[in-house]
Amino acid sequence: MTREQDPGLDSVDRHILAELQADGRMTNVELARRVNLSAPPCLRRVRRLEEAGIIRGYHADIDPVSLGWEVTFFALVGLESQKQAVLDAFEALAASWPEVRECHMIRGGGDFLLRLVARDTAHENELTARLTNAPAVLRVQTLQTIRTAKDEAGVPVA
Amino acid sequence: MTREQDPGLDSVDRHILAELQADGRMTNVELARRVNLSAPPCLRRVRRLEEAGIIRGYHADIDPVSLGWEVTFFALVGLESQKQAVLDAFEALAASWPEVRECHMIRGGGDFLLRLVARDTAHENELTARLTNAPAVLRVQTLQTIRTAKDEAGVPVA
DNA sequence: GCTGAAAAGCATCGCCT
DNA sequence: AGGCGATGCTTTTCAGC
Repeated sequence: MTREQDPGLDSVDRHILAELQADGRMTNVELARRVNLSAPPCLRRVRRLEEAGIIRGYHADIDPVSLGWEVTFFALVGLESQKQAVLDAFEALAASWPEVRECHMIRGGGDFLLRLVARDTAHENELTARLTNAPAVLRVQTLQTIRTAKDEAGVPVA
Repeated sequence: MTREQDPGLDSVDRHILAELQADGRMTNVELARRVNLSAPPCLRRVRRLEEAGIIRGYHADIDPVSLGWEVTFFALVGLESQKQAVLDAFEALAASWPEVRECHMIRGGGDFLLRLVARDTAHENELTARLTNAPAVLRVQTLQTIRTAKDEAGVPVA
């Protein structure tokens, strides 16, 4: 299902998206008030945005530390081959680990950028070692986050 | 406000967190049904999790391409100094750009990992050039995402 | 800390503009 | 397309266990 730049996104739709990106649990009545609409057309627009796949879902944003995930880090992983089967196998492996939260293939061939969480430094080391020893992995560079200056969910709705 | 591993997080709380992480717009009665509680105590638990800062918010997950953000990329930026003032200035600059969605300081000194969105490749090049020419920037390595195998909001709630 | 009832507020539908 | 009014749920509070 390809969508591309829907032209049918007017300024009210963008306003709705901005509000729901900022507070996804807002009631429809409150949302309608903010975008200067009455509740029924507002709800119809939200449903349309959901059905079009523009709104992909709603998620609570949970503090990792509260759940015992003290360390967040990135890993830049280089594979020894760019064969599709090798790339697919690495992706499948990475996706199967709950500690891997994101797995992005990087342009240039055979590299992946992962975002991971770990319970502590020992766990982080263990995960790094597991990555290093995974099939077809040539090198692993860990990028440990020590401070996050900005972490905005989503995209600018300008 | 430090919280660390709240011991006061029982299995029902974790179940609530997992459900709201998966669907942040679920009604409270549906949530209560899923965690085998009646609505009022379920709502009290949610409020407590919000007030404790364990639930930091709720966000609609919006498809970037639908809003015209065709390119998502990361940038690994190296600065020529590790002085606090230089780091702070770079962070403030990065945080002020709407296209910069995340800005993480990396352990090891003077490096930042950014996540950015761009309207197209030309815009990406322009952003990269702006980074390269920013004060104190020594080098910029762009990591362009060509495929995302996994992109889970948040953390494992195991 | 839970349950159950009750009041207020919300989502959602059909119809009208 | 947006608004209005009606209906059935949901949310939220408050007693009582």
